[in-house]
Amino acid sequence: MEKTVDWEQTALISELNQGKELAKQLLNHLHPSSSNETREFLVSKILSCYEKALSSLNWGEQPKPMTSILESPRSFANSSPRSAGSDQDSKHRDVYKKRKTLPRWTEQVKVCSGTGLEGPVDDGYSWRKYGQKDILGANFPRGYYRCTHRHGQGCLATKLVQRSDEDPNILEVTYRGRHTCSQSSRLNVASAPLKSPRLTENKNNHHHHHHHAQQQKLKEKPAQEIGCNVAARLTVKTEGLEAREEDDIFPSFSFSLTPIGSENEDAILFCESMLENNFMGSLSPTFLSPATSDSNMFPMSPCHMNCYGLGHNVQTSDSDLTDIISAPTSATNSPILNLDFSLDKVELDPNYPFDNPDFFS
DNA sequence: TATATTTGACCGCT
DNA sequence: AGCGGTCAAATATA
Repeated sequence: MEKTVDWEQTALISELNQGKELAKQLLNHLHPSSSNETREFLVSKILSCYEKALSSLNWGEQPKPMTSILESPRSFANSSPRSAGSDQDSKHRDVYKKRKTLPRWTEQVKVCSGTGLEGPVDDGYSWRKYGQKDILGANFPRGYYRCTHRHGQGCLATKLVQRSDEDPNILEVTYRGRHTCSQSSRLNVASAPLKSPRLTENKNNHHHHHHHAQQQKLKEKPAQEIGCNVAARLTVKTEGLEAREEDDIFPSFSFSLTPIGSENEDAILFCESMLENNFMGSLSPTFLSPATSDSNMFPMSPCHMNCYGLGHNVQTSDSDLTDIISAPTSATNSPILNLDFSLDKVELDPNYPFDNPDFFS
């Protein structure tokens, strides 16, 4: 456990430094000749860095969930099949219990419609699909993804992607667990050339059963081939918080995202202002997300940012998350007030282009 | 050949 | 018992 804490501290410093460097880079891109995509990408990365840093700080203060969860998922601690001994069975049980406590939140990602949509894009992390299931009452199957570095780094982050019944253009992506592989993978994303789109969720459309005929139409082109540039809206709200009463301190709020393109100056100003005013303090931890939310903030590529109209609906739920929000000791958290502030700011002024998003995929 | 996806089976939880 | 989530062998892809 202590090791985990040390790691967190190192990660915190690393993230803060990275954020600082990125902010500098952003400054260099503020002149008109620089591309919007570049700026947006930088903004996204900066947000992600700070978000990560904040998460580290919070988790470190509260030695709870994540640290204990980080170990031994059933498949890599023991290579033998699950049918093994009772010792293992109990371990599996523990794993299930722990997983239950993993931070979890859902985003509703609206993909471009029009010519056929495509799936969500990469969120900066590499995911590997490990299952697909038809869910009772849902018209579309749910895809299960886990971090590619599950074995190599023991990263337990997973996500499930489900196409909305009402609007096939919306994908509900539920993240669970925090990326512990972040350092390397995220740095790669930041420094290396953007990878080509992976569209993993897209494949989610492959049907499992024939009655999912409509799904066929849903898979296809990479979004970047579609020149859509739509308004996006992000809604963050809490989900049924089963565990605790404190949960209701979670307010609901939403971000209205405007089309990328014309208001870049505003975007830059917004960004600068955020940086100057310690934007981490003004963004809701809920939004920034407690643990793994890096994924939310990471742009896959400028192109995607332009192409995806993100109808975002982030739903956080989970007691761990609540811990963070309600932590009285955290200097960075005065979540409620700050949250309201950001809320107003964003909601009342639709011109606040919080475009970034990479809200990925 | 290595890596990723598909898909039926399995498991724990409710 | 049934459901959601996961595993892992088979298969596909790079």
